[in-house]
Amino acid sequence: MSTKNKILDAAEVLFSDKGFNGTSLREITSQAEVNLAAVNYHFGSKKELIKAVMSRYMNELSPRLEAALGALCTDEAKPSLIDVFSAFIDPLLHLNTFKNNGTSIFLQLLGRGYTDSQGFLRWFLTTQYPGVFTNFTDAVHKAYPELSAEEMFWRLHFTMGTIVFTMSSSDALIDIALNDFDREVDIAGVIRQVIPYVAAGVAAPIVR
Amino acid sequence: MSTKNKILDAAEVLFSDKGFNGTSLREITSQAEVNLAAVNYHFGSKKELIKAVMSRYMNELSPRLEAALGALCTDEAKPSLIDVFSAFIDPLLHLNTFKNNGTSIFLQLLGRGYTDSQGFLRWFLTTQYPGVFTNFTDAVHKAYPELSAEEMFWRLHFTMGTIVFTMSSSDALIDIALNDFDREVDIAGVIRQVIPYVAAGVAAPIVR
DNA sequence: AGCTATTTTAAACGCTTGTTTGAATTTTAA
DNA sequence: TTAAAATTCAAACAAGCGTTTAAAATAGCT
Repeated sequence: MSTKNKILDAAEVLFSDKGFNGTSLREITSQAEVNLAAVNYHFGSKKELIKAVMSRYMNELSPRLEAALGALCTDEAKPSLIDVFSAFIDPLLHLNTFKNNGTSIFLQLLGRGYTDSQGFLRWFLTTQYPGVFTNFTDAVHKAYPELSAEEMFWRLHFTMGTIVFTMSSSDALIDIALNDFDREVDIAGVIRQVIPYVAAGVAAPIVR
Repeated sequence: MSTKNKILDAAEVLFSDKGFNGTSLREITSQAEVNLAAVNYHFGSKKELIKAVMSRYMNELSPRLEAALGALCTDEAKPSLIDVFSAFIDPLLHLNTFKNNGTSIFLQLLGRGYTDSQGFLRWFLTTQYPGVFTNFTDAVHKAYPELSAEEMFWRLHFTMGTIVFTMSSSDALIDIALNDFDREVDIAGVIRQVIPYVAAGVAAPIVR
């Protein structure tokens, strides 16, 4: 295993757990059992390491996600919003085969990145992976054409918030669910629960 | 204006903007134009300052919120979920008269606290202000009794996520809305948009 | 006014942060 | 085998952090 990958593996777990600001390079390098200076040698800076961690997942996710959403757009049949959001399931769960707990780690990283570091990650994702976003909004528009661009903007950001926030605190929530309801829940279970919620939210009647 | 309040006023704005971890005591005290040591003199520690900032808002908000939600529970009429979530509007907007931009600042603080500092704020709120939570779940249960405790747990946390996440990035979102749609949106406008969304989400058909 | 208690102040503390350095080591290739 | 390139390493760097200290200033009270 290369030093670079040892760093990435340690970093993504710590980042997802304690946030980007909350994780020091010393924690990462001692967890990875490499020298402290290795981060700056291989990545240049902490910020570039964060980008590298996110890119490793996004490069795995974005083509599958883009394809799944694109298929909904090119189909002649009109998809339901449940269809649109369900298109996320397979690409997201595929991250589990790519890496242990990959889905959970990635979604938590996404949550961290959106609240840490003042919108830097939002910029990074929208500029580096624009295809995912356009395919997504196109699919939603096809499923619910009455929704104006502005209303869609808000509802998609509400949805993003639901997902990202839930996932960034999913470990705590899964623990509570286990204690209070004796129910073993995994990340796939949470995804199954959240899809009807966000689909109904986006499909809510328009208020004017 | 007392030193204590000068610190609280400066702290809440900086905290809401850059998070708790992301704001240093030196930024706060220089913004407040008081001596650095004043924070530790008046509040004891940074953590206690955070609690004080949140308490100032919660003490203003929680009695009104508890009353509004309690009224829904004691009414003989069955409330709709829109009613339940609309009960938040007046108490939240009242924070604007209590402090300039109070609503927005408070909701952003809430968002920061939920993702910063590993669940400390969640503990603080649920233990210090339990009445709000029980009245809220009671009202939701009355509006949608078919929802099991476990489903309600998840959907309420999804809702919390929607609100908290949206508000913690509301400044950025409001900017985008202004640029892309030439639409002036304020925090009340965002609240108006989000209520149908979360109400529909919680009311989503049950999947089993 | 004079004494006490409260508050403010500048300076320093010990610690952690991301980053840099230059020498030692390992790897690569001829 | 040897020289060059790439990597690792311990050590130090400057800067920022929350907190503490002890003296100076202010306020409140008799």
